[in-house]
Amino acid sequence: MLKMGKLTDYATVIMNFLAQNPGEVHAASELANVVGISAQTALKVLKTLSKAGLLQSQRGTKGGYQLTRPAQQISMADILQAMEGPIGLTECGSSPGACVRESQCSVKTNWQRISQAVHEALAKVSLADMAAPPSQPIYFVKSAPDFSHAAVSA
Amino acid sequence: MLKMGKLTDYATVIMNFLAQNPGEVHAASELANVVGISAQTALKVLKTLSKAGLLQSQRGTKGGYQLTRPAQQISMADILQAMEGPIGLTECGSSPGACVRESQCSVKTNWQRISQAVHEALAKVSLADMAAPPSQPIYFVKSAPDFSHAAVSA
DNA sequence: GATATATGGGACTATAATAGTCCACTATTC
DNA sequence: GAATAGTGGACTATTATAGTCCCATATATC
Repeated sequence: MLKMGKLTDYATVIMNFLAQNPGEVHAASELANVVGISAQTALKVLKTLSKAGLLQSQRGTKGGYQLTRPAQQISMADILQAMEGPIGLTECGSSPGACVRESQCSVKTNWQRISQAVHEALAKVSLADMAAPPSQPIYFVKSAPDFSHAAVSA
Repeated sequence: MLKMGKLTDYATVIMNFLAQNPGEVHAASELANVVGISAQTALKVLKTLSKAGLLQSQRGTKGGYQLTRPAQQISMADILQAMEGPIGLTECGSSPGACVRESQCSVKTNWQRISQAVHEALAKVSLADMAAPPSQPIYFVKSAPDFSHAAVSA
């Protein structure tokens, strides 16, 4: 499935919510309600995003979180990377030395390039894009993309 | 890390090997040696690839596996999909109905489109491309891609 | 300045997904 | 018909993830 973790999923929803309420500070418990998870779990996500520099935190009463920069300047790649580390489909793609057969592996370089392509696809989409309804194709504009089959029943 | 499973990794190496020896039938035990895994595990991968229609199997003595079609006609997306099911970064992207909050989720459609973009990035690369040394950028040709930082030390 | 509120950092545990192994069966070649 | 090699399914071990808990620190209000 090539799926990301649940926590990353929560992170995107939280970030999306904060993007829609710019300048406001929201407590972890409130954000937990938005996503529908426990405050503890939300906190875990928020700490990670905060450490990565995507969120600014304020402690004490009336504390909470807000985006460090405008939603236009935060990409999905930023969020994914913050939550799951460097993007790479294979070990050798993101952490050199992890694979014993690295030197004799003919596909390594190509995997790195594919990972790079995936990274760029994610980097192209900003938080602001996510919050807004889709108006234009994200990708492959010149090859007349067909997203019709992506519109699964809600 | 957004990484694929180990078995998928094995699968790509096996497919790559078979692509470099077209028309030949190779036994599971031999392929296991190529990858450096046990015959049992190789068999598991091979069964999956065979079921998905990417490999043709031959039973009995002198049996083994070979590609069902030319390497040019097999994409990385095919292999990934065979091993891990439909490509989708989120649950809602690949299996509608999995998420309770699906109807009220503002980011769903965009995730589906991102997943689609990732899928297309993988679909663009064929087995033949993987086997060959990289000569041209996979992606983003019009924005002068820079893969120099992808060339990590070996 | 005491108290309530809220984040920071880390460790721990439960759960789920994955990887790896095993067994009985079927097909094919010599 | 004996040896070889794939098929299908189930089982187990391992690993990664998700979720929870504890104590420390910061800040606003009374």
